[in-house]
Amino acid sequence: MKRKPKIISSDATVPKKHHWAMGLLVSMEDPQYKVKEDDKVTVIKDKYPKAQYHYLVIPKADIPSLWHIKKENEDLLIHMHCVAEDLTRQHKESEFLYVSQVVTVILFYVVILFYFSIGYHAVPSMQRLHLHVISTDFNSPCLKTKYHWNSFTTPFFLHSADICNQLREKGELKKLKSEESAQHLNTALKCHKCPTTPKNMPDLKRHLLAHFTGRNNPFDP
DNA sequence: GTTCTAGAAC
DNA sequence: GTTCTAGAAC
Repeated sequence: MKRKPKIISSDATVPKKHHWAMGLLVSMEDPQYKVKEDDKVTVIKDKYPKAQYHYLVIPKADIPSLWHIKKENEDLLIHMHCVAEDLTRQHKESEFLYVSQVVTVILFYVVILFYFSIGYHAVPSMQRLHLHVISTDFNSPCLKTKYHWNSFTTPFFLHSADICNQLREKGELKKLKSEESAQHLNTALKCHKCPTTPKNMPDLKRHLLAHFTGRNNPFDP
């Protein structure tokens, strides 16, 4: 049987080497963005951080996205989660040196629960699996669109702990329907900390800044 | 993923 | 008139 001729370069579905979707692979090699690495993962700063702290934990293995993850990658996802938790610990532990170890551990989980989100986008734009580690101040000039906001604060954001549990319990990850993901991104704006529903992005950003500047102790909502 | 900008919304 | 959103980008 005769083969169909290969489409060579003009096929837009195959990202070229310097296509924007390949940006993470470039950043992984750039000392300006690289934070740390081990034998399995590289941690970089997000080039356009959507909060005060925004890192990406990226496997060195060529895994295109979360939807290519199989049961045998479970250890990798758990490792990525541990690396992510370590990053959040680094930010706060200096402030906790004065308290006992037990209290430090408790505060660490408070920090993770209230001040950092660790997870994956349901529909990633960039090539190569990447785990977002982002502080929930969302105080950044790069946070501009409703899409940005909803990608971190709706079920479009798949929490790493949930993903790890799902893989352990079911042996596979269930992909969100694309209409469902689109719906989450188009949801009306809502504050992640209180019932406020800002009317537009500038309104949301003013509201977030009020939370951010009014936050004088770690238990203030 | 971002940038740019037309035109909608105010 | 100005602010804001949303769609094209070869």
